[in-house]
Amino acid sequence: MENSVFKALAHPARRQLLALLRKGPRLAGDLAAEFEVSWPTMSRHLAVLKEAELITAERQGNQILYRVNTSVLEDAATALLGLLGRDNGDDDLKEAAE
Amino acid sequence: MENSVFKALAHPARRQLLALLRKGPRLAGDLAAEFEVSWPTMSRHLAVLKEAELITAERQGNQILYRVNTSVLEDAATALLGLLGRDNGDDDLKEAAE
DNA sequence: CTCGATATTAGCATAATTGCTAATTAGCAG
DNA sequence: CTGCTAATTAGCAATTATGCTAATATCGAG
Repeated sequence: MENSVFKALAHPARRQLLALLRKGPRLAGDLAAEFEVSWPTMSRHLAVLKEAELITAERQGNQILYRVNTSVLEDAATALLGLLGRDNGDDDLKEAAE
Repeated sequence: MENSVFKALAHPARRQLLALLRKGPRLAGDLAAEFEVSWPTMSRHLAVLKEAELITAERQGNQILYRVNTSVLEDAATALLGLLGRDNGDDDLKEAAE
């Protein structure tokens, strides 16, 4: 659902998490090490992002690899642009918004 | 702050409010009439949006006219696109963000 | 000033979020 | 199997968000 996406984006730590993952997939422990919060707290933030399908998880033996789900993030950005009356595309002025 | 913007966007009623305002400025009572929530509840949602500077308020005699603050909404959308690695600029991975 | 309409603020109850420590699961090595 | 590491889940306390009704402000008209 779209609502869970925006709710997931509401927390700064989770946006920061996405910013890190943007540069490439990373292990959960690796991510936790970058933040000051405790491991379980990080785990929960990851769970919220996963719930919103903003990220995906993949087991790699003992550890878990996370990566961004680009399309969902794109959809969110597009939704915001839609609130503006524009679209993700370029310049099109066919907005008969009345 | 950017955080308050995403927090404001986290509630579906507030996004819906923005969607209505996108089509043009509207009076508070006009907006309240469109929703099922009580008037004070609507007022609070408007206050949250105003706090995040996503909307502006202007007195018109007895009533209050609200309108979208386009630039702040644009900034939020841009921030999301930035999380994708492709914003208005181009793609580069040499972010020395460490 | 008083009245009626418009809108916000106060106060309260309920639900959701956040973040911690402790306990638990999952996988690998021996 | 036992031990070890990686990660999540359980349980708890504190904070914040949501939404209601009642009280309050603000404005225009009489």
